[in-house]
Amino acid sequence: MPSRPTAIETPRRTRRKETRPGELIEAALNLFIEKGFAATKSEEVAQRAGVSKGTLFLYFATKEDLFKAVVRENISSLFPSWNDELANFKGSCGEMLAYAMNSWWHSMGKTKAGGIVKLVMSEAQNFPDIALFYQQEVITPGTQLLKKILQRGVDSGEFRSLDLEQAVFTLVAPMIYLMMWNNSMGCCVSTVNQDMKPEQFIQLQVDVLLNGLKAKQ
Amino acid sequence: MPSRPTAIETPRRTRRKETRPGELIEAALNLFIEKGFAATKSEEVAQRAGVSKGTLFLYFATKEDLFKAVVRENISSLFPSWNDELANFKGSCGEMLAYAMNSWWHSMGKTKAGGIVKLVMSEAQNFPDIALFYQQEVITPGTQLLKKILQRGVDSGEFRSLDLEQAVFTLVAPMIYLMMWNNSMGCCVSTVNQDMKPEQFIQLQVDVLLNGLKAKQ
Amino acid sequence: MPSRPTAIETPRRTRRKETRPGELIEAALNLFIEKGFAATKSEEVAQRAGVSKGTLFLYFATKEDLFKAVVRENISSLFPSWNDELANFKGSCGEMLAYAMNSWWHSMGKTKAGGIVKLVMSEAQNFPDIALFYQQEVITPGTQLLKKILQRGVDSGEFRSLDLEQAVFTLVAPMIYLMMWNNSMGCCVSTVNQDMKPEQFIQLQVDVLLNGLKAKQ
Amino acid sequence: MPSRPTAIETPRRTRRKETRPGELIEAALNLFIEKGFAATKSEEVAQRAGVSKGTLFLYFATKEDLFKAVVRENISSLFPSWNDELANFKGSCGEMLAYAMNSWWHSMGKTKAGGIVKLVMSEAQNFPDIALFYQQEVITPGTQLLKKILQRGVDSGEFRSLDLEQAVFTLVAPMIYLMMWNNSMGCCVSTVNQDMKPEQFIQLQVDVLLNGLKAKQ
DNA sequence: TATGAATGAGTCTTCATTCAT
DNA sequence: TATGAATGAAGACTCATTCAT
Repeated sequence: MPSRPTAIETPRRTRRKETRPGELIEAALNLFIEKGFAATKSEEVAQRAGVSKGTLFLYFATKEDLFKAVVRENISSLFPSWNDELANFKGSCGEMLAYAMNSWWHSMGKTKAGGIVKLVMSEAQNFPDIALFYQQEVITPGTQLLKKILQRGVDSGEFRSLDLEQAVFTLVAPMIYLMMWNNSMGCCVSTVNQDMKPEQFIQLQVDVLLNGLKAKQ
Repeated sequence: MPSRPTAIETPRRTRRKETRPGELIEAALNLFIEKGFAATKSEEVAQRAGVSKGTLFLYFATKEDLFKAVVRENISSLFPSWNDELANFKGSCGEMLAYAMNSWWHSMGKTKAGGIVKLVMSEAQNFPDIALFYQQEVITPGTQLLKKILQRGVDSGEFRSLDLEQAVFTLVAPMIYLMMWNNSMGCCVSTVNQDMKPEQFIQLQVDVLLNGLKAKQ
Repeated sequence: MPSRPTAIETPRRTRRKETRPGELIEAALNLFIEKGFAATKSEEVAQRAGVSKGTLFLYFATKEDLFKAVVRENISSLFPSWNDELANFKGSCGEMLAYAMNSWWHSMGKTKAGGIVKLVMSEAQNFPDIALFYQQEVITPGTQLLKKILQRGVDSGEFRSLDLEQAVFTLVAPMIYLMMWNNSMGCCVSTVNQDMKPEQFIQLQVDVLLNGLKAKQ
Repeated sequence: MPSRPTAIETPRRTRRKETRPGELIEAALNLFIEKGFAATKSEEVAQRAGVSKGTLFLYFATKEDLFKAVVRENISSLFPSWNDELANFKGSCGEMLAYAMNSWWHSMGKTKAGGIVKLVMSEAQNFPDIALFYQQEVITPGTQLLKKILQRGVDSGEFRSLDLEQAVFTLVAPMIYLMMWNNSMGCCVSTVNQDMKPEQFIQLQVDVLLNGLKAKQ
């Protein structure tokens, strides 16, 4: 009976197994975003999750599986309740667009979710099913949402007639670019000194999208 | 009499000091684009260049050096004629913008150079000096170029007054996005079936940038 | 039913964290002595320790680190009891010298430790920190020890007056030489047939050191 | 007829093939002494000899062969005309011994030859035929020489009766040690600060060998 | 002969994964 | 379940040696 502990025991190992995968995914998410898939060692992930290397593989058979879980888990959350907001929005379509883009930036663009998107785009070729999944979970519904906004604007005469399919890209591009930038070049802040001020950029972006660059005659 | 060789044999061990680096960079370029930096093994690169493992390291001390060479070789060449074209361009600034964007797409967006840009953005965090290099060689001069166009437009009254710094991003974003898309999700054509028609997209993009989405009253 | 195993199987993958480093050092010691540092491959070391290649690097980050560990482990232990023995020695200084030299031969000269000394002298140029370490751990304390003996002899009038610093070399030289010989030329016994009988040599050596070669008048 | 050289041509490639091996051996000698056999790259050798890598292998089929040549070439020179000097020496045997040891130090101990001896002792195990060769060319004749001196001393009554075979080692040991030291630990002068003054050491050594440590009663 | 580009077997080292405890 | 010691396939890089010129 070696070294009997005194009084109150610190409850190590108290976490339930149900929470483990989540903790591992959380840890992996952060590391993958920080360093990319290849450069992240599975041991690091375990460590950051406060778990041993072996435990990681108890929950995820492969590092790739872990990656997929990370992405899947976090992609689903990329669309909160936007559809509702859209349905109930009072105001012009221009306002709605402005609102959507700002909202997007605050609720995901500048959060970790942005890192996921970057991750997905970076690794898509090596993980076709992730690509497919992302397509289904994010791109398609996102596109639908934006199409609706645009369609409404066109129907009401606020917007001019458009090829919706293409126009959606026009809305998406600056958002994705903003987020890619922040998660790649933007990280090297010390060295790469580029004044990218997201909020201002979005402001201008909305303005240009709606009104164009040309001066009104 | 074992395995009698047929007709003309391709000679092993050809000496081609001058052309080797180019061939190796070409091979690396393709593989890096296909599979990413980490997933590409240096032996593969050598093989694809029709050379032995050792030869690769005769020309590039490190896989990382090879990567840098690939980036340098394929990126630095991107801003040669553009400055000239800009200086001599006859036409409105809107036309110039349209021309620039189309030109960009044809001369690099849809070429392998596009793949490099994707590569750089994907790996920037792990290669700070690549990021810096890219910043200096590509981003800064590119930004200058676009600023000039915009400034000219503003000066002539064709464009409205703008925060140039930010507006440049507005021009760049769709281009980068287009190229990122084509080199990540777009590759998984079989699975991800999204109708991205670059030329049309650019067309619309230019139109929207200039005129905005709003219907003219 | 392929190759039915006999009786008791030695279990692969035994967990012996405590004993591993020692076993690895032991294996490395022998191989380094046998073949030198450069000619010993790390996999061999692992093999001889009954362990896989990876395990070696679990305990020693570098082959060089392993080398250092080997030296440290086998050298630091060389000056434990000697200081005590010296302090408590009853007898003349001449006897003490004779005792010290014989003792040295038995406790390290002819053991594997002798091989290490040879190793250190052979590789010193390529491993400056090993040289420094050896200097601090072995040479300096050893020199101190011998100086004390000599000083005592000089003080008591048993020995004549001497430049101690230099005289120490005189005591050390034959010991080191003996050991170098045994671990280089001496190994090639089959070919190099030289009658080096260490015990006799030391005997004579002590005699000459004390009494000189000259006949007493 | 490209770029015709003017007037007097600088005679590159003038060295005759007869001198090549010597130059290569010279270069190799220095490098082997500096860095050891394993750590010396064959290209370095070629370079230092002012020759291309290929040329080296034109003269020596193997790096090992080169090593052997280096040692053989330089070992033969380890015994100049000492036998003559001995035969004609006027003076006591003690004086002769003193002379021999000082002479040894000046003519080879402190020269590159010392490096060769160190080299041989370090690599003997990996090159048995070198060991054999060294035994035949250096050790045996050297031993004979010293035996003669001692024998003469014993015969004349100047020295006491001795087991010559063993006594020779007594003479050799400090010499070899001195030279090993200078070519291993001694190199790390900056870090290993040990005051080894060869000339003084030899002086004392001779004195002790002849007269012993003991005070004369 | 001389060159130096090319080769590829060989080495160190890493790290995802396994498994005895 | 959890651990972390052990594994070994894999990969970057080296360098003695070859050979086309």
